[in-house]
Amino acid sequence: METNMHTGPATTALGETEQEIISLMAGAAQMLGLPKSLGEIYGLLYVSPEPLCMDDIMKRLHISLGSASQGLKQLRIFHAVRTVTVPGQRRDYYEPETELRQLLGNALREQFQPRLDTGRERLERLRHYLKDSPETSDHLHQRVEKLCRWHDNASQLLPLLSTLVKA
Amino acid sequence: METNMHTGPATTALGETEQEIISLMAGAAQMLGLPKSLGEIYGLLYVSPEPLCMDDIMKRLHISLGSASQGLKQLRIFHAVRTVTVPGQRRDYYEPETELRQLLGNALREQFQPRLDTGRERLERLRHYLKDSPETSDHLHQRVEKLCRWHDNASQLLPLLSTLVKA
DNA sequence: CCCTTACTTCAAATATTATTGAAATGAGTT
DNA sequence: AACTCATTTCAATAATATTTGAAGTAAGGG
Repeated sequence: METNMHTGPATTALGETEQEIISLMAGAAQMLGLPKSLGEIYGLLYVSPEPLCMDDIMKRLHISLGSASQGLKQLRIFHAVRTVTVPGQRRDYYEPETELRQLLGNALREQFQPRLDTGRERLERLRHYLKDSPETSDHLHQRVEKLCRWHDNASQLLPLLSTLVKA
Repeated sequence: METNMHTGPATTALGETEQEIISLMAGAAQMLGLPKSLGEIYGLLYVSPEPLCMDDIMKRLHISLGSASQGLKQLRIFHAVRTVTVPGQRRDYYEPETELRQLLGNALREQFQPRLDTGRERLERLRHYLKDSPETSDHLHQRVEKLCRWHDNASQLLPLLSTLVKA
């Protein structure tokens, strides 16, 4: 029976170019407020010519089992990686989603939409509460109204953004 | 001579509505990867019917002198607050920028543009380096090209976004 | 000039977040 | 069912980021 060892590019050390791309991805992740390691994992998958398993990721990035697992979990939630099954192999292999429009659309949906939704609820409640609160100052009323308009604008922006990137 | 005490709304305790708005702003700040206290300071200025000075901010938000100073510094960098001088008063007073289009435009310019710029430099260097590197795999070449296209798209998106919010 | 007040800076303390590794879980295989 | 290997989870640890308060700087007023 064949051994468990991996052959091919997955075992060769990372070249300068690969490292630079991984570092760029890590930076991009931090720019979006995500953990650096997320970006690194994504970057490694991005430069790899073939899908990698968790073990590859741990070894080549020098991160722990737990980090690799949790990082991949997050990336799956964002749909930034896909799980692929290699015939005759028990492990899961991962490959990156490389379409910017997909990545951006998913990120907006998963990361921003939920927060906007809870924001909406809180604003609604506030508005309702203020309805029969004549003692509240005009100024405050106006600011709440303005906030609601902010929220509406922001809410419209997300789907618009998705559309734009697709065009 | 008049005492240094502040009169009017700046000395009354924060009401429920004010607190809720401040909390919403804190959440929004965190959504954008900014410190919570930044959002709170902005929120306090947002609900205040008149400009506030650092001392007001410290006392009403229960934060230290240093935090107030640094928070305001950041907010000034983002152009999210303006300094106003009150005649006959030595202190600086602050009022919020409440136009979403301004806020968003400034944030994009101050927060994202610089990072995109350094990203561009690194990508250019990478591309140049790969030019006379025939030993680099086709796959890697393609990925670098794709990254450059990502970057171009992202770069075009920022000014587009500013335009959109204004419309 | 010196004093006072307003603000800034920065090193230390605190709080928050990410990472680790070991134990629990799940999923095939014999 | 018991065994093995792959993955997940989670409490402890490590790393980061934020907050504080005291010392330093600046600037107006006497």
